[in-house]
This record gives sequence, C-alpha cells and structure tokens, in this order.
Amino acid sequence: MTTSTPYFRVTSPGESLVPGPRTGVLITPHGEIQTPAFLPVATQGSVKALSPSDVVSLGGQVVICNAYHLALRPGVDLIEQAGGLHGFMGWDRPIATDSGGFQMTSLAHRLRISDEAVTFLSHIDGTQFHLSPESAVALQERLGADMIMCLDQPLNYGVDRDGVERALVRTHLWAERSARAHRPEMGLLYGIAQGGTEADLRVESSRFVAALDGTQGIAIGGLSLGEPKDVMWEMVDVSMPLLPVHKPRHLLGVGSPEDIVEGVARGIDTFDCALPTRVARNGALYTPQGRVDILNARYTQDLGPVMEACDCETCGTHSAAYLQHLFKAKELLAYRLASIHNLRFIHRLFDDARSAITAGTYEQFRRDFHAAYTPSDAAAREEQRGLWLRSQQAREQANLPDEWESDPGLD
RNA sequence: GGCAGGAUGGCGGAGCGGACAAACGCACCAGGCUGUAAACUUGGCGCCCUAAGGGCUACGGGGGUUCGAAUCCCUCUCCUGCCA
Repeated sequence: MTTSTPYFRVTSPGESLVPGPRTGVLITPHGEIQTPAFLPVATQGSVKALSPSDVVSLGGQVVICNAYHLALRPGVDLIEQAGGLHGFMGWDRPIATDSGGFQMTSLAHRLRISDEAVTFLSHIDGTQFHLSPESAVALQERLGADMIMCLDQPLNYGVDRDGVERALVRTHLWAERSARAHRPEMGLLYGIAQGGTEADLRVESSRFVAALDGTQGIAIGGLSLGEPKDVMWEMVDVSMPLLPVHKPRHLLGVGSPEDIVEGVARGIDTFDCALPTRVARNGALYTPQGRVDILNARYTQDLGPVMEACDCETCGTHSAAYLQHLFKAKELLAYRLASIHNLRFIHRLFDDARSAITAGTYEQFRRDFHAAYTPSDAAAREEQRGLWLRSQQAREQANLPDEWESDPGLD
C-alpha cells in the first residue's frame, strides 16, 4: 500500500488503513504544508483584520479563499493580471480556494440550481453569475489556487432524504466533470463527499469520491451545518475507512478547537474554518479552558492577559481589560489583537497535535484537551441557529426581485 | 415681574383617559457564531416569586375628577424660551 505520491507523503509511523491521527506533508506548487494543518479563511483575499505577514508569524502555512466572492469582486481578470491571487494578495505560500459551493447554503435564496450549473444572483449588485463544475475549476486555476475544490452541493441540516440524494447525485456528476476539466499541472483537485446526515449515503459518496480518478485530494463536505455533533462525527466515522490513505483528507468548514482535536484523531489532514477569526472579531477568545467572552463584566478590571502562558503578541503585551475597552470603544485594534490570539491558539493546537502524533501520545493529548476545555453550550447553539437563519432570510428577502422570492433554491 | 412650553425608567426620547412596567435609541447584562454578504446577531434590562404566570411600587411633590390617570383639573417646586 503506497502512502506517498508527488503531492502527499504520510510521515507518521504505522501507515495503515485503520483511521487514526497521522502527520504528513502536502506538496503544492507554492510549497509544502506540514499536516495536520489549519487553513485560516480569507474569503475575499484577506484573513480579516490581519496582514499576510501576521498570518505567517502566527504559524499560518496556507489560507483558503473563495472563488465565488473573488469572481464577483474584483474579478478574475484583474487578479490574473496581478500575477494570480498570490501576487494580488502579497501571499507567497499555498492558497486553497473554495469553489462557491458553500454559497449554495449561505446564499440559498439567491440562486437557482440545475445539473448544468448554478446561477447566483450577485449579493453585490444583483447581476446573474453562472457557475458550472467546469467554470469553477477554470476559475480556481486562473486564480492560481494550490488546492482546488470541486463544485459541490452541500445542504443545510434538515433537508429530507430525497433532497440529500439528489444533491449527492449532482455532486458526483459535477465531480466527474471537474476532474475532466482540471489541468493536472495546476493545483491539487479535491473531490468532495456529501450525503447529509444519512450514513448510507455518506458511505456511497465516500466510495464514489475515493474511486474517482483525476483528483489529488478528498474533502468531506456538508457538515457543521446545524446537525448535532454526534451525528457529524458519525458521518466522519463512516467515511474515513473508505478513503485511500495516500490522498490528503480535508474536512470542510470545521472547526472549533474541540472539533479540530476530534478531526485530527480521525485522520483528517487539513481543516478550514471561519470560526476562530469570526468569533475573535466578536469578542470571543480561546483559552485551554474554553472560550472567553472578553465583553463580560468580569474582565473590566482584569489587568492580566487573556490567557496565561500564551505566546501570542496580544497576551504578551496587553491585558484583558484593555482588550475589553477596545471592543467597547469599537477600536479597530480590537479585531486585530483578538484575531492574532485566536489564530495563534489554533495554530499552536496543531503544532502540539503534530508533536503528540509523532511522539505517539495523541490519545493522551486528546484526553487532556477535553478534560480542560468546555465547549459552547449545545442547546443554546441549536436555539440560536434558527434565529440566525431567520434573520438572514429576512435580510435576503428585502433585496430580492419578486420572481426570486420564496424559493428555497434547492434545485 | 409677565407670557409660553416642559418635568417619563441609568441617559436621550415616545406616549396625551383603559390594550403601559411604559415604543425606539444609547448604555448595561448574558448567550450564539463552524468550506464568512458576520467589527455580526439573539435575548434580558423597576422590585419580588423558580419558568408559564402572578404580586408590588411607579411617569417631579401634594391634592382632585373618573369604574379607571403617565395621560384631565388645581396647587407647589424646579427647568427652558420669549417679553419687560
């Protein structure tokens, strides 16, 4: 069984088919990535509130941008003229891109889907934007992406089995077309497994993606979209044994610190997630004990750092009280300092995870982490999620032309 | 001294006889955020009881009218504008 290819090499001992934590090296056109690794989200060509040199100094090896957003603004022509995304952003390390597939859930009321393509109604100016599997690959290649995602169709939690099945069939069809459209000398193409929260459909999709020629990596998609955590991990668990060991595995849209620890334990190589940077901008800072809401009254007079024993610039220089003051005053520095802390926390978590895997002590690392860390409240999360989706829909409906109203955009 | 207007919850500010413990904003308190239309958003915010719900005290002070008053009348105190 080979565990080495021109683009990925498993480096931890005990190469086997049994899913478990592993280290590796992902080899891309713009350099190597030590895995497991975290991809900070830079949707519009920027990790919000941070400069590329910040991201590097925090331990960032690779970022993930969004082809849909960048195609709408500023447009791929300009980015190409600038030397691709790398030149445009001033970032010389690897870049992953998402196709725009995720926008089928986040912008679900602004699109129409057919087997041929998805048509978005631009959230910026209302013009129509067509994205087919072929054009999504071409777009990402023109951007100069090192990791390219096939166009897929994820669904929010709660869609019935029939809908999940149709999205699955379409995602597979699109993956085949993506693989044919992909030029191998460009970035690594990732096929994406779907299947919602139906275990048998997850199995079917994982098998399909595993067997698909012309892709270099495999991503698990369509999770962390509202389903309970145990369901999410059940879906990952049924998928992992079916994936070839020699291909890198990416878990799309995950996660929180506790999810990352769990994902690594299952043999996921790379993760991307908006959460660490987004919650930072909203005043939530990670510590080994859990998330701290810096706006809470108990930090008003706390002149110590947010987290003892943190090696980030924020904790080394500033107090919790100062951070709270910056947030209350809406000073721009607040967003930068908080993002620095959270990204450093996440990257350090990966550093520690890789060390533990190498030392053969990952199980202990995992237990210690969970023993100390209190995640956000699951019941509150579920309750708030519906409210958030509803407020988003209200915002969408307000700007939509009549003929686009009240269509769930599933297909 | 005269005339006019006004005093509402921590602040600003609606309300002008019953649906008012009182819109809305700010401040404050707590929660949420997972391939980012998120520097966003949800809830709470007189006091008491565990929630549903109920009780109590409240719209400058005092006194009236009324089944019922933040809302109408009288009076006192204080503020603001204009005229002397």
